[in-house]
Amino acid sequence: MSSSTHPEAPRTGRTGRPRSIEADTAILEATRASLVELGWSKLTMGDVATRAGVAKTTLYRRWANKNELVVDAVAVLFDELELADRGSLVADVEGVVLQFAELLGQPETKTALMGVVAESTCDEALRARIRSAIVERQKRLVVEGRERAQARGELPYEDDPEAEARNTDLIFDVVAGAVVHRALVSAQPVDAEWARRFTSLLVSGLAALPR
Amino acid sequence: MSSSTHPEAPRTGRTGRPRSIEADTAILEATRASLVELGWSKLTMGDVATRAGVAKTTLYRRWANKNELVVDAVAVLFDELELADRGSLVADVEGVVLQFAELLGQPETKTALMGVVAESTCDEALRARIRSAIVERQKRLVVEGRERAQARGELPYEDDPEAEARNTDLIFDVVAGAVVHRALVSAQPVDAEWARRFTSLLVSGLAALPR
DNA sequence: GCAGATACGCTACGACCCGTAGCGAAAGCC
DNA sequence: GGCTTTCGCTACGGGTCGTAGCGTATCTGC
Repeated sequence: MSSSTHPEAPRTGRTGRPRSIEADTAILEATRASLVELGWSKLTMGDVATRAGVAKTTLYRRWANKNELVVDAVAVLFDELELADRGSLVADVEGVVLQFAELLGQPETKTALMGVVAESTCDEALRARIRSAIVERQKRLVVEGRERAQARGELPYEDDPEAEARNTDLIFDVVAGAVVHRALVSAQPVDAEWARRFTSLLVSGLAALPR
Repeated sequence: MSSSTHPEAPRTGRTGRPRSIEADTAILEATRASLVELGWSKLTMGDVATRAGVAKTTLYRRWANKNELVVDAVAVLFDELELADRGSLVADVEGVVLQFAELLGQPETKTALMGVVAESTCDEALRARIRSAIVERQKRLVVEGRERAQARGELPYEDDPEAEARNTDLIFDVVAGAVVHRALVSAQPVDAEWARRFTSLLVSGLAALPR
């Protein structure tokens, strides 16, 4: 799966003038900048076009509406998350929690994430797009972390692959949900202290989970 | 703290024609209905006014903008959450998780919640309003649940009141965050099975937490 | 080269929504 | 009955949306 595919893809038959790659990147960058300054509701297509140094019509040739544009502009930010091997499950989880918190500290990320999720509640296509572009993509972190913990003997191996998938989903929702809620709804800092206590709660629960 | 106070309160000096209570309730109801049908971004003040059978100017006499109106329209929905005593900590948590999930299943709730949170990332006043109207208000559920569990001997008493408050915040973020993330971001059902597994994870972690 | 195809920037447009102002009428207090 | 405030209604300037049309620029196939 390459980085992010546009909804309004140009014809596969390659003839005529190709689309400007610089315009693509300029638009996505301008979208993030506009999100930071104006927020979700005040972001306009015209403003993005001006910032990108591009005609408004060029935007509409690539994205059908604001939601799709913003999803693409933000999805790439999540790809920088990485699960560095810190030697133990606890350290790995703390590390990714703090990384995720830092990502959510960036104004464009939090504004865009909540905005598109809000819109997705009335838009099935957008929901699917979010899932494939962000959610499913970042579950790799949970899978990787568990595999390492299993190799270290910190977590037991799971025979049933279906149960394993359910556990992956559960852990992902708990980690991502808690961090997002702490940072955006409760509006409290996700600092090292909080990460330590959250991780302690989670890992204790994981260790005690499979009976 | 009474249910929800309007930002544009009428003069305390009571003279002249009083505001119509029916208009108030009709507007809030119309706002929820409009959220269901149109979603956050397509909700317009004019549409709400029409649905409520009220002039648009009447809306602006009570609420300064869309965000404040929607917060008030939705905050009351969260007050119906209750922590029935089901006899054990596990049962209590499962119960409130399922209750919360049902609340988030209503379209107006999820749309409005995510929408106002998105806007609040660029609006400190709105953030404060959400915290006082929704977040702080629902922490009562965590406090109540823990007190019951302590009385039953399922959880230890905590001497340090500050540590207790931090734990309340942590648990609240984990529970609310996980349910919201599961329901709205992952877009998967929060059913009895998921509630059972989540609760198991949480309660195991809580039991093992204080050393 | 040259013709065909496509993308580009630009302008203009109707439609819609915003938030406010001004009006006469209605509904309470003194 | 007079004062005050709210009500519904209409109208308005300002802004955004998404589209259409034009001439120009760029790339491919012949």
